[in-house]
Amino acid sequence: MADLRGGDLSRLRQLNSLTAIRALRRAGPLTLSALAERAGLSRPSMKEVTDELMGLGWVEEVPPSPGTMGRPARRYRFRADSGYLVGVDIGGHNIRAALSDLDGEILAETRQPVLPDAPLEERLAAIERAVSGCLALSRTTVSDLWTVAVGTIGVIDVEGRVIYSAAVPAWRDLDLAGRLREMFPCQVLIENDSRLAAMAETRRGVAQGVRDVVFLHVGRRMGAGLVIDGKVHRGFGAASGEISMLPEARWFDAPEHLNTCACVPEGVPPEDAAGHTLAAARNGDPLAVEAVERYVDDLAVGTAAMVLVLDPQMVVLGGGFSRSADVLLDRLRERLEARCMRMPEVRASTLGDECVVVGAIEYAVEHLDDQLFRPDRGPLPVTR
Amino acid sequence: MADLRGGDLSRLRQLNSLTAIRALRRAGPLTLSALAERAGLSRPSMKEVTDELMGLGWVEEVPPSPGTMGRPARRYRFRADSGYLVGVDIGGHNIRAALSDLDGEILAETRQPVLPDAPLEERLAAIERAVSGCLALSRTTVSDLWTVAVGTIGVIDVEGRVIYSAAVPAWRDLDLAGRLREMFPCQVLIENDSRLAAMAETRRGVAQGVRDVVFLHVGRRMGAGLVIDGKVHRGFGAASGEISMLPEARWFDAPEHLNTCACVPEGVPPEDAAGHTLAAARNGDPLAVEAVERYVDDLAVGTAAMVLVLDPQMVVLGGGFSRSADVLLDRLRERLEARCMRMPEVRASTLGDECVVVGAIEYAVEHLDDQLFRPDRGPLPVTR
DNA sequence: TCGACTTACGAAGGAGCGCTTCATTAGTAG
DNA sequence: CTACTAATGAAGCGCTCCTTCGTAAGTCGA
Repeated sequence: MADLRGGDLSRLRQLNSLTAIRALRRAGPLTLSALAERAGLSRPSMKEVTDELMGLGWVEEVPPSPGTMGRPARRYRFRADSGYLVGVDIGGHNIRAALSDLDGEILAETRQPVLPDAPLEERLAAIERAVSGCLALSRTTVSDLWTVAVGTIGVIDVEGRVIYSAAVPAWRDLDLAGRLREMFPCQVLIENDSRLAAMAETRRGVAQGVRDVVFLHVGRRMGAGLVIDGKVHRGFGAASGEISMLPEARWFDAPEHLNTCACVPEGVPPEDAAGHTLAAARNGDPLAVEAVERYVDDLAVGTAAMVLVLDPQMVVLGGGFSRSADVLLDRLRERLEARCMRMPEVRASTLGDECVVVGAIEYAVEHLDDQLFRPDRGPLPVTR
Repeated sequence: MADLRGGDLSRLRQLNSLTAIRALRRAGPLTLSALAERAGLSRPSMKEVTDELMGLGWVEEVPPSPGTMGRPARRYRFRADSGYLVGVDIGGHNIRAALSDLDGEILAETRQPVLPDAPLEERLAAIERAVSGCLALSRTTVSDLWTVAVGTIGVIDVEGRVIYSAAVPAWRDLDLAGRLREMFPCQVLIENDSRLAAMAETRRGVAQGVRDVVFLHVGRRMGAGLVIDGKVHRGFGAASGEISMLPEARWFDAPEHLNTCACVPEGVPPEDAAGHTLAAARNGDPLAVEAVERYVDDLAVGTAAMVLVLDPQMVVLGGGFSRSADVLLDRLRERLEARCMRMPEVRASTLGDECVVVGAIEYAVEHLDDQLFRPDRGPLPVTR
């Protein structure tokens, strides 16, 4: 439950230091007075706090803002550049990476194409290239990294081992965390990509401020990620959101309706078929429209199951097919309305392809916060 | 997200007071030294804390335990009797009530039978009788009550209004919270009964210490309650767990297999038919066994949906039919195994009919804790 | 250019809280 | 009755935050 430790005076100071850091991270550079007011402390006390934080390297002074009345106030800012975070999206066809500062501000992004059936080592090499690219772009080195957060398809257990991956054969049974830890001498976090995408939408996307979200990954494969009470929900064995495994939920084969539509011309490679069908449906092709209807029919069953179980505030449609949200959204709403007890909002992702990378960065930021703001840690660590 | 308030010296004291109360609630009477050690404070400091708490009426001294070496130590205990909590289970056929002290220790219980189609006022009168009975048994008065927590069938919105209730027609559209607040001059909480049952199992039943639990109410009606990350999950519109609304989940009509079994003799009232079938299956009646198999087949589909969505550590089987858990459990496990990605533990409820009442009490206790231990409250209130 | 005004800074003094230390007290064991 | 044990209570210290007040560094208007 909660901790049973009482507090020392130093604990109080620590609390106030953390409050100051939080306020600075949230509101950018602040004067001492503003900071003190936000934190509910007196100015002299806050001065001591900031002095200490500056000594530790967490905070630094910036030039006062000119043009104000009265004596210019000192301003302080959180040193978000005292460390860097990397988010990686390991997809079937692309490996994306982004590098951010400690506030999650993205400073560089790269993409490495990779074949779905590429052997393991090639895939790992591509990850390294993607991250190196980010480091080069932002003129940082691997030793500046505090955390690398990775989102990947498949089910990953608590220790970072891949348990199941339908899309990427080479991934199976891999000790992904172990391999990445060899590659990067810092904290390595691994999470399912749909869950990270869900997180991204609640922090920077269409679901900002929403506490309970179901994220649907609609694309050539189906997936779901849950945010419950503002936190990513993994499940006891890190296998939450795998509703597509249930035949009755009709998710697993749903994309086939789009892939096998008669409206797709000869010679179109199979991986582009669904896109063709969706485009044709937008233009009113009756065959395509019918295929889309069947697809959404199936999609709605599994989605309704999740909505009925969780009663989320919002359902977010993401993944490759969400580019055709205009074709899908209203139909999905209609089908869900018939099945749900309380209809949630249904929206399309606003982050698109960036979803997972952004989610990985947010995940790393959150992890850092948890480390920082855990009540049971000792004195605040010195940066570097 | 989190609060941005810094702390005062008094805040520290408050923190330590709460820590002391917590420790005393958890571990019963404690000496000053023991208390200080648990809380990580020095003895003199803890002395001041307890002095203050005694002044406020939260804590009292008890006689020292004899037979110890050295000077006898003063002992303190949390005054769990400075207020009382009531939990009510409003079922179709019975209204149960229990009265507990602030630690959730149950001091009195009553039961009032009521007909499922009884008019509204009669039902409300039965609630009042059930609670009055508890008060009389424990020699307390309604003014000693701090909280009344109620569990009821149906979907109840955030304001305590009944939105949907298949089993109790008179319940529909009722402002239950309003009516109960007229009845009891204290805090009134309302929650769905399956959710309270789920909570009860995680606190005092078979799922103690488990953070993610799916509770199945199996009986003449089907229901589910979720505990996620140790907390009851209501959902945005308080409609979580309503998977039985989805035809594909095959829950809604599942009990019919048991009700309409040819093994049930003529003249058995319809509400006892399922019980007969389950008993016959236990004795090996092939018709009954077949009915049970079909029942569990259906039950497993909706259950698998919840398990795949949430990946809980445990599934608890409760409700009326769980008395026949021996007949159901292994079959359910077998069917689930085939459908789930990661198989959760599947157990029978250990609290039986008490489930909801106990859950209501636990809910009231938890609510009290939240009030007490919220970081943003002023000085600790004086009891009475 | 100078004085009035505004806002922030910095030092001083005070109160609250928790810590350590130590002589004292109230029991048990032999 | 004495030795031992463990808790008590009082005294003194250090840390953190508070309030107060004189001083400093800007802008604004004459």
